Formats: sequence, structure tokens, C-alpha cells
Amino acid sequence: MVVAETPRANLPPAVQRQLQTAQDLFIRRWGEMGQTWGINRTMAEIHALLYVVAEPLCTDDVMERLHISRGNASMSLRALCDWGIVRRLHKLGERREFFESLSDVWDMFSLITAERKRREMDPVLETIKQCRRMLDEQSIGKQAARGREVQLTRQRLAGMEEFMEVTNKIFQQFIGNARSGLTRVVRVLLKAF
Amino acid sequence: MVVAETPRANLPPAVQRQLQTAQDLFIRRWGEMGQTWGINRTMAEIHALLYVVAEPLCTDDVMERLHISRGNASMSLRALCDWGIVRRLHKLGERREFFESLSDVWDMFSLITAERKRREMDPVLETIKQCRRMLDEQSIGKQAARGREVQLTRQRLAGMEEFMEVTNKIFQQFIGNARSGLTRVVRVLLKAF
DNA sequence: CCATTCTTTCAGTATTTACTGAAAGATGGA
DNA sequence: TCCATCTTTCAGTAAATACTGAAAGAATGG
Repeated sequence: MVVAETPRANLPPAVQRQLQTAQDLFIRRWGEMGQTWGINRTMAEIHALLYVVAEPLCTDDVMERLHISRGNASMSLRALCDWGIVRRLHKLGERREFFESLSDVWDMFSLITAERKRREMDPVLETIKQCRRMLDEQSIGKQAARGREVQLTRQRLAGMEEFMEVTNKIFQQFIGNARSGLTRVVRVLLKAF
Repeated sequence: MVVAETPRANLPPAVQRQLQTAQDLFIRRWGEMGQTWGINRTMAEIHALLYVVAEPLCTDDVMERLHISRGNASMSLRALCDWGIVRRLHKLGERREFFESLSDVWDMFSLITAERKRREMDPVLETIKQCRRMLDEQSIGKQAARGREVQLTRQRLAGMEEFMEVTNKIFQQFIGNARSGLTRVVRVLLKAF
């Protein structure tokens, strides 16, 4: 099937090149940052590409632009979709799938935050509670629960639990509110301080 | 030199064991979480150990408890000290050094946040600004700057820059305020929502 | 139904990251 | 000064992680 050319005035080659250079710079930095936050470089790069280009790309576009294999592209794109920050998109009259990034950074932040809280903070909180139960009077007796070392550890666990409960509450404000929630948070904060 | 035994009533062995089990559970979970946030497992574990035990430990204590080599312990402890969440401690009459974790979770959070902002967010923000400059009228001319693709990319970069500027401001509130700042933040937020 | 086009999977491999242990370097006491 | 004790460094190695490419699996059109 023959597809009509996108009807758009093309940029002069020099500008095209400059655009790509700027995009690549952003993509590279974004990938580097991802790594230090526990997100693999390629995934971060793909996301950066889709975000900065601001147009739907297909798998081959991504492979070509980032010099990665088909398998890698496929798996990384799926993971991004699972996170919810990239969406699949079917173009009419096209057989292959396209992918686009969410456009609102605040939405992306909300999604990622919610997911990481669920995956990583909640289990830790659960463990802390479990540890505390292992050291309460019921488990080890009144006498032992008063032992110096036990007390110390229990205090520390309690401190951490409190911290995580509070940060969880803050996250709740962000999650689901996305942009409007966040800007409101910021406005409130900047006024209060 | 002979060192006097620590003058403290020891816990019954069963309690001792239970205490250690609870601590180990916490340590393990903390290490796992660290990994997913880009902090290596051992470093997170050492920190968890020092935090939860709530008493200064020497290098050999750490090595023994976590089954790691001297080199690893030395390097990881130094890194933790660099982050500022662990402190070196000289006991009088002791030749070797001891290490202790900060006790206040809020302080630790502030330190880590400030450092990660400096190391990881600031460079990205700088890059985004640079990318935008590469695509402004001065660089590529009025005509080209109006091209559709250029416009799209510029909008995306602007969106990301705004986001990072705002989150930076939020961080500023936390940093330096630590506990008091955070609890205030929370109080303000919970009231406002 | 087959042929074509596109997508996913995964065993094998490459790359990166983390860890060890031994040797060199400090520090402090005698 | 030397000796003993403790710390750091780093080359070599082990472990974890990421990536590839080919093969199998869907989906679509004819």
C-alpha cells in the first residue's frame, strides 16, 4: 500500500541538523540521569526521544535514531507503556504501531511516583511494621522489650516508619492531582515559606 | 591494650537472636530498595545496619555482620560519609575508627535530596537550557524557528524546564529545613487539601 | 487459506557494575 | 626509630545487567 507523504514544508537541512543535535543532546543527558535513578539508560533515552520529538514514532524510527536492536526497542517500549508514560497509537491505514509520550510532565511525574511508591515504598513500610511486631512485648516479653538494644532498634524503626508514612501522604497529594494538584501544592508552599 | 567489656546486661540468647533477625530483615529490604533507586545494595545495607543498630560499629563489625570484604566495607563506608549520612567517630582509647548513622531520618533525606539535586538535576536543567538556546531565533533564524518541528521540540523542552524549576523550588524548602521544614510542609499541605 | 508485514520472545553474549584480597599506606605507641 | 594495628587502594575477577539477532508468533489483506 502506498502512503501519501506527510504534507509539510520541510526544514532546511542545516536547521534539520541543528534540531537533531539539540534533541540528541537532551536524549543523552536524560539517559544518563535515568541511570543514576535506577532506570536503564536505553529506556530513558527512548522516552526522551518520544517526548522531545513530540510526534508519534514507530519501532523502526526508534531503532534507527538510537542505534538499538529490534528486541531492545520492543521490550523497552512495552515497559514504558506499562509505566503509562508512553502510549501505543494506531494510525489509520498503517499496519505498524506508533508510540507517543505523554505531553504533560506533571502527569508523567504523577504516574511514576505512584508506581514507585507502590512497587518500592509500600513493601518497605510493610517490612518495617513486621520488624516492629517481632520486637514488641507480645513477641519477646515485657522484660526483654525493655532491653537497651531492643529499645534502640525499636526507636529507629519507629522513626523510619513515621517518615515513610508522612512522605506517603505527600505523594497522595501529587498522585491523581497531577498538574493542577502540583501547581497548587507549589503555590501553597511558596506562600507559606 | 586490653579493653574493658562494655558494662551492660546482655540480652537472653533467644531475644538476641530475634533482635538480629528483625534487624537483618530490615537491612535486606533496605538494600533491595536502594538498588531500585540507583544506590548499590551493599551501601544501602551498611547504612541500614548502622541506622537500625543505633550504635557505632567498626569496620570489622560491618564486615562480619554483612559478610563483605574489607575493601568493600572501607569504600562503601567512605561513600556514606561523603554523602554525610554516616559519621566517623573516634572512641577514646580505641585505635580503630567507628561509624554511626545519623539518627534523624529527615536530616538524612535532606542531605540526600540536596546532593542528588546538585549532582543529577542541575546538569540536566543546564542541558535543557542549552538545547533551547540552540533552537532560538538567534541561533537558527526567525524563519526556521517557526518551523513546525522546531516549535514542537521547543515546547517540550520548555515544559520540562518549567517542571524542573518548580521541583527545585520545592526541594529548596526541604533542604536546610530538614525535620521542622518537612513537618511544616506536611501540615500546610494537609490543611490545604 | 497463504503470504506479507509487523511484534514479541529469549538463549546467548557483551557490557557494566560490584567485590575481593593482597599490598601499600597511615597512624600511634613504645 | 621500629613495630603493631588499622585503613585505603586497586588490579583482577565475579556477578549482575543490558542488548542482540534470529526464530516464533500475531495480525491483516488478498
